[in-house]
Amino acid sequence: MKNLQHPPKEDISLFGILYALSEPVRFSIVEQLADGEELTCGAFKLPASKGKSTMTHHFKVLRDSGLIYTRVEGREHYTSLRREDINDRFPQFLDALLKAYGTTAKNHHSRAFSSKSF
Amino acid sequence: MKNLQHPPKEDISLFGILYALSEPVRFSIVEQLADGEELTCGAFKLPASKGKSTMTHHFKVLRDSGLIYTRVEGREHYTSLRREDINDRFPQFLDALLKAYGTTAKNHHSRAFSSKSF
DNA sequence: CGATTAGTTCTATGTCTATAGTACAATGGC
DNA sequence: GCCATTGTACTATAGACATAGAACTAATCG
Repeated sequence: MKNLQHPPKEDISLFGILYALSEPVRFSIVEQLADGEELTCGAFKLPASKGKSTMTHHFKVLRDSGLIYTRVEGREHYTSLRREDINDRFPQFLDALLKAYGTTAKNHHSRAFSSKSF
Repeated sequence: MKNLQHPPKEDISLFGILYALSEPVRFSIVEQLADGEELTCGAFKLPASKGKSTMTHHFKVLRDSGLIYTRVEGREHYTSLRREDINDRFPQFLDALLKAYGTTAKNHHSRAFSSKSF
């Protein structure tokens, strides 16, 4: 039984977000969702070295922090960024963060991670 | 022998910063430095419940992440925010973060933490 | 000098976390 | 119906982290 819960907007904590994003793989997931696209887990560019259950864990941390929304359709899970909710609670923060990272680390990890379905 | 090292600006990592700030006590330290003031450890408003060595640990995490600079004068340690270095590497990020938090959590922890020298 | 103050260093401990292996469930294609 | 696909759930484990007690250092004060 899938148990995908999302915290209500009011419960989103800045500390939870900071923690969730302090892990490079998780940050990369959020970054790849930044353009508003919805992606299935397999569509992410992620380190091939990580196992399935590890990635499930990372998605759960992101979900619990309120950063992402997961929608089940068929056997696939579509993940998107809860940008509006985050912006509502912490105006400008997410944009500034993604922009700040973009200016220093552009292309770094998109090359480091190979595309592998898990 | 005091061993207070600061990473050069180029080595400051966004992930390190995010991690360091994901802990409420550490976030509070940075917030109290936001106005540019230099504070001794005892001058911070922090939870009275924390021991001396715990706080030393938190200051070290912040120092290692590149967020704060510690200057020794006499028997006191003056701590300040490395705002310019952070801004250079991650433009707008720190300001957006502090502002984002300020809009939602103003006064929350400044009351929760009592002033206690440690 | 002796005592106090400010803060570090060392060591220990319980808890949390990233990782992964295996089993499981639900869907879709043949 | 059978099998591959797409993940989750459960369980385990090694390492990291927050917390703190105790000893220690360096500086200041009386």
